[in-house]
Amino acid sequence: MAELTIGRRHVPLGNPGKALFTDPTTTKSDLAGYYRTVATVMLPHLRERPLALQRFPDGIGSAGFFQKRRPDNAPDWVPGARVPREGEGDTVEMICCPDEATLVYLADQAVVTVHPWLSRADRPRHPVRLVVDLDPPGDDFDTVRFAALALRDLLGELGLPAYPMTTGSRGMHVMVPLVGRQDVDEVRRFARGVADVLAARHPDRLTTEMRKDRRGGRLLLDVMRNAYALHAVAPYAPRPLPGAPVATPLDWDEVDDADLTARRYTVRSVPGRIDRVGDPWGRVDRHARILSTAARRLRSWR
DNA sequence: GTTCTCT
DNA sequence: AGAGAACAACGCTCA
DNA sequence: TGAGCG
Repeated sequence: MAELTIGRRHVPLGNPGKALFTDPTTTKSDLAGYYRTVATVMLPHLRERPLALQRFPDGIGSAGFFQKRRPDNAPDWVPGARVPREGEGDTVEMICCPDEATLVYLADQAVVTVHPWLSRADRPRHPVRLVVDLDPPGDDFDTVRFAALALRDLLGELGLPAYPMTTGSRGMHVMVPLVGRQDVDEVRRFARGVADVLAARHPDRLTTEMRKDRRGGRLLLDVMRNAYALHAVAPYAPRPLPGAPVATPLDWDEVDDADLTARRYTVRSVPGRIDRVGDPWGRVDRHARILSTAARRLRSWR
């Protein structure tokens, strides 16, 4: 049992040499080291937001699982946040991750991917992120880049900034930072409207049809995660795939590069990338928007 | 990864 | 004491 | 109500 000292916390790390990923082998200790290295750029995207944790205690070759509730056996310094369940009455306590020590605790729990809510725990019905997931059929990343650029342009017509990220699996996310004025139902309605307009502009390549057997080889513009208590993969989160690919925030000029892929950046390469270019999403919250003007403009088009 | 049950 | 099993999510849409 | 989906 290894133990890492982070500030005044002593965080245990069991089975530090256990391989969690293949190609190349990446151990629990490697994962903890990765989290420590990226903490500075990753934590601002997690702070205050309830987390769904995707855990793989036996490595990514075995079935993992989602964990949403804060377990009673978590160290008392790992913060929880009590949020209402959708529907009525009861609440659930979820984990929040405000600091590096908690990030290493998550590594010890074999958390490969963290999925933050799109809202903060103190205002759970008012998202501070709008996310469109670009989910291609197969591995057609040219269509992903096309959709991302087309979506950026459409959001620009609506007066909204947009930020791109590889997901580390097959597609990309395009994110709009929000101040939290609109509630979750308004945000979802707006996101659906934007996706419908974009799909209508490019009906041969894009669709909003959720069912796989009706997509007809088109890329899915998925806005379903803009709902209460749903979440999106965090910036800089590794994904449970060979090579330990990472969801990586980008600058828009990188989306023009025909060599870009969803799995371009990994646990091995992201620290060097951050040294070179910093965090392309480092200032997103300063550009948070209210949706009212954009929503009015969108309605006027339809 | 942790907890519980069965030998 | 050790092996093995159980357990660890959820909201929305369409049929 | 449940299967499908992410």
